[in-house]
Amino acid sequence: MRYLIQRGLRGLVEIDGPWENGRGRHGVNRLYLNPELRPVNGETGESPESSLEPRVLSLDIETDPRARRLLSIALHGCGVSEVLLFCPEGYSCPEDAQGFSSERELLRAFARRVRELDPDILTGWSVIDFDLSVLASMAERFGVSLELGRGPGELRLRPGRGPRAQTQVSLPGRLVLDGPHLLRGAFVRLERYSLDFAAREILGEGKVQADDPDRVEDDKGAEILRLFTDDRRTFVDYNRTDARLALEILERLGLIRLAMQRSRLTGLPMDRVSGSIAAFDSLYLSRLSRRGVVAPTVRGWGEEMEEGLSTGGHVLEPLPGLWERVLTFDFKSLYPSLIRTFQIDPLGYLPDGAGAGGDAILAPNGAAFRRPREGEKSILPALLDQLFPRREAAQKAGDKVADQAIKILMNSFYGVLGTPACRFSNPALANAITGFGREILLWSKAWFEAAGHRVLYGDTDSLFVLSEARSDAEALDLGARLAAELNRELSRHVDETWGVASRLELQLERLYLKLLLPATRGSTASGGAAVGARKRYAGLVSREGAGGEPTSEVVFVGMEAVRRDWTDLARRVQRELYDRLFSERPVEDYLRRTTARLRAGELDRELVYRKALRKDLAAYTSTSPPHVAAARKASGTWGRGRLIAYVQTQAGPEPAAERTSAIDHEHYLEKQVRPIAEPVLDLLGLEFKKVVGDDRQLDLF
DNA sequence: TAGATACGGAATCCTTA
DNA sequence: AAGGATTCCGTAT
Repeated sequence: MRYLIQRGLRGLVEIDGPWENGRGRHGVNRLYLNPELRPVNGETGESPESSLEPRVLSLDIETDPRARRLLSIALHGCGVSEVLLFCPEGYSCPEDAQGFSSERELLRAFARRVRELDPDILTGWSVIDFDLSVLASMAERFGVSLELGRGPGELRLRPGRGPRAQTQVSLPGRLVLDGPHLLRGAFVRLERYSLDFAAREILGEGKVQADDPDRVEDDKGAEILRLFTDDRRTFVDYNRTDARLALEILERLGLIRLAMQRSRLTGLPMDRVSGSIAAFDSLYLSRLSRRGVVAPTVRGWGEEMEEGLSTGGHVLEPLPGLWERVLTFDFKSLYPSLIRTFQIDPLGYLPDGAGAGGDAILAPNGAAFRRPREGEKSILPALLDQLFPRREAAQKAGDKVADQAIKILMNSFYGVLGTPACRFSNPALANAITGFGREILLWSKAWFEAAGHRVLYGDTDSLFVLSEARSDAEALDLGARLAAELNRELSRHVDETWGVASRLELQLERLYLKLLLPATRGSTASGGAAVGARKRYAGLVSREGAGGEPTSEVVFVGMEAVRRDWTDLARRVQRELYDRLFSERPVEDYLRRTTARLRAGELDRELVYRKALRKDLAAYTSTSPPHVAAARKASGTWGRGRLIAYVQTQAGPEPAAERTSAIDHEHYLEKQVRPIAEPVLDLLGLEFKKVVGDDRQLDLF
């Protein structure tokens, strides 16, 4: 890595020098000895041609439930879609599969087939932690050498170290990219990362029946074994489909191209592009060495403990209530813009403060930064000066992949400066960024207010402004004018106060036809003035309908409807209630009916809680929250990160798939329906008890 | 083979009476 | 028994 960094080699290289014919041994055609290597193009790996298409092969294996017996291997990609099937004596082999009479033979054929198809990238769903891990241990057990690479050497797996603990795989001449890992690395957020769920969400295709996904997922192992013996045609289809779905998900989202783009941007190998610290190192160190400066080593987690206490984004106190025609504005890439504007940089940081240079740029937290001179900008701002225009060019050219790659990279800079795991981290720098952010947000809020507009809410880089316009068009027009005016005024303010050119840009984000800023749950009950809840709101926005005609849609942010730890019931009811609230349709009958159906057991399928265990089950020593109690009653092992699906019964929380007691319907009415309904009923001047017809029951006590 | 802090809300734990 | 404190999870930015 240091060799590449020092020479600015990122992702693609030009090779020059004498070569010999490698004779195709291990797939090698040319053998260079000590060639000259050059960056392909531009400082940041820019390259006009983007036609490189890697050969990608998706693989999926089927085993018995304990992963001791190998049943089949599906390969999809590189122009094929085939299934290698274990066909012991007495078992038939469907004509669209290739049968092998022993698992050993099947393994050998698999290795041969991978070498023949010669992919650049191997992929699959949990392909490292499951498929390749299982195959490696089987190969050892059967005494088969698993040579899948382009060079000599077997597949090697090492347990990952550190908190991520992802298994590390190395395969000479090929990359292994795991599907879910690519999804998370690209910040694609799903409620669950199972193949079936992801395929349904992303491709609209999947095997799972919508009504009982957990049961199907839990029983998958037994079902596979049944199909292997009883219905081998379906079995082969399943296996082939899974390999295909994994690849199609990545293709649909362009995740392989994204990893390639990020690799070319940062110089990291494609299987490491999600490492923010490594990316920062790669880009920063090469520029540092060009200035003849030696980088510090990493200090590690321990030594910074007391020093810390960093502050983050500033959140404004919301004005709770139901509002009409609210404009939202946000600063485009706020933190990168601040770094660029105020020259925030590890090398440009002046530890002795302004006294040292005299005309340093002074941040709100007291940190001072070197003022740029002719031809001598600080490293990080100069890097962003390249990235911003490149991103705009990508947007103009419709290159979404490059756009996203640059965005992810730019957004990672603030984070790495705030973690002691990065050698360049410094709380003074992180606090300079957030301090400037707070300053700019509050200045902008004051500007809107001075212009006669009410600011209802704001978070870090956004402001919610009441338009008081009489039509939507008028509101949007006002928003555009306000944004332009603020940007002009802000530039002047930044120049006058700090003597630098503003790179900040406020943009009109959207118009909420209606916006609900809810109160915190505690504040309405106590009778005093309601306190607005931060990071939670719901709004009605206008959307282009299918036929081009405008329709409206309710958007939820931070509320129960977008949280996976609330039941489907609560989330569905919240969507329905706000739909009715915003379109001024009544809610009482709907709530009454829902309550009756809940009590009658008609909604039992929607009562499953899903929550992750963020620690190993045994590590919960101080408390036993419901999801932990449920996991303790479940069979199987419960490691860190696994989701538990449970329901509340008369006997407490129980795993949804292994429930033994009756469902506690009153629990769901009180804990899922009521807290969802109450904020809406409050606005309408209604009471939950009366609406659902329960007020008489209280008289009994 | 380690980006960050701010926040809400539910449930349980713990202190105090 | 009451209620504040703590733990936990998932989210916003």
